[in-house]
Amino acid sequence: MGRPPTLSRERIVEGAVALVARRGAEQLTVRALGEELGCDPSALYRHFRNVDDLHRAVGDHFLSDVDLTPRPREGWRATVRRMCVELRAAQLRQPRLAALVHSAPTRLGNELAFTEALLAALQRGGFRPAAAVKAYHALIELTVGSAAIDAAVAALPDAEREAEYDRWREDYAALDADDFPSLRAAAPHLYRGTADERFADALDLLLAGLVARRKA
Amino acid sequence: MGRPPTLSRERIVEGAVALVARRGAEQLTVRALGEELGCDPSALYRHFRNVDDLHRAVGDHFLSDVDLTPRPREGWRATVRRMCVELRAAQLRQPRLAALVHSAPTRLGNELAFTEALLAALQRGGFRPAAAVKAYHALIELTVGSAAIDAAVAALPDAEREAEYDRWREDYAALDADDFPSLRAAAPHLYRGTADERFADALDLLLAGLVARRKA
DNA sequence: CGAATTCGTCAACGCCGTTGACAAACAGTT
DNA sequence: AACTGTTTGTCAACGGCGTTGACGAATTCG
Repeated sequence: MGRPPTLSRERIVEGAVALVARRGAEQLTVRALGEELGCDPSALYRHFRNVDDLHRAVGDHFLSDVDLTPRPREGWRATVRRMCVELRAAQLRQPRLAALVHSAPTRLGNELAFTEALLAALQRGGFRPAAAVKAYHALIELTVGSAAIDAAVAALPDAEREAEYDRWREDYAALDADDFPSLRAAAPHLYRGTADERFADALDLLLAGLVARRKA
Repeated sequence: MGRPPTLSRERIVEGAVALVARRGAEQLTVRALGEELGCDPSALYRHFRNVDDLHRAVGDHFLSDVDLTPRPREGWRATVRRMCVELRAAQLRQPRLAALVHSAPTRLGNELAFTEALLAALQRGGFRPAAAVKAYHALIELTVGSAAIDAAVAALPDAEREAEYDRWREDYAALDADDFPSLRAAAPHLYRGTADERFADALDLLLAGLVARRKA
């Protein structure tokens, strides 16, 4: 009984997604969301404890983009790699939101499904539960951490981002060669290519380590 | 000429460090810092463009804790490992600050010194500049990312943090065994031990991958 | 001595998350 | 049909935040 609800958690999350898509994640405020939904901002507090609670729900919603269904001829390693790449992409899709989500597992639907799928792939790869969990933690720290780091620059338009990288390289290249010999030598290679490529490199290194360890 | 300054970037950063040490990083606001320094909050804007600029400076200051001097009998791998562990520890020392710093390299004094030392260690390990940079990016993404993830929980008192981990494990353990078989089996191992240990595990995996790749 | 410049102070703006009192809209009971 | 209780959105307000522009005090230069 009671007054019939015009809002719901689902409707609110949908509105938040639309808002993020249109105006960017940093514009996802209680007031803006109220306007988006055509209701008073304080109405949201009937459905969420606070903004953190809301952010977790929105973050979890974006996770639904990750494809968890195992592919036919895909080995465990390829599955793990693909899942991590997609997880990172999903997080980067709403950059500043990721920063709020990554601090603690949401333990909501999509995240649970992801975790289950990743652990299953690892166990398929021959890791026993304890080792699989270690691998899981390592993969998540790298993936989510990488997304957190790249979030800010990923939000920039392509041209601006490249300009930003150029600026960093210039700063490094302008250093005194006596004080910073290694850095000067490395300067032209720093921040080359896309952040996606850098992450993929790091992920492959970690996977190589996993395989090496598993055999030992 | 002009009115003699009572403030300076250094003095402000010192005040910020004291404030973070005493009241926690989330209390580092322009107003609180003004009170700490006994001046009007708006005075800070004579020395920093905005809070982001201030946060970067404070973040860089904390980096001075990292010991960069190479130890006598230390192999490159041990050096890299130790530097990454110390970098993460330094970032975790002021948790919420890390979240603001990690998005872009500050390219300030301490960070430059760190980068130089890490690249030097890698080159000592036989990595040529391009490969060393790849390794550097991978290590930084893992280390800084890990710090970003663990920052929120690291800020909690020990007892609360353990309670939080317990709560997560309970949530996972309470899942339906048919829908989440792997997760249920893994539940008792998840978030066991300290975040430091989990990071060290991940770092070792990455280093193992680096060594494996270097030989190939 | 004035002029120019630096820099801290003051008051204000607009934003944020959040709360408590209130009113509208329903269901169940009598 | 009237009363009661509950749910749910509205409204106004609070205290916090970063930031800005006008102002005055303190200094150096011509």
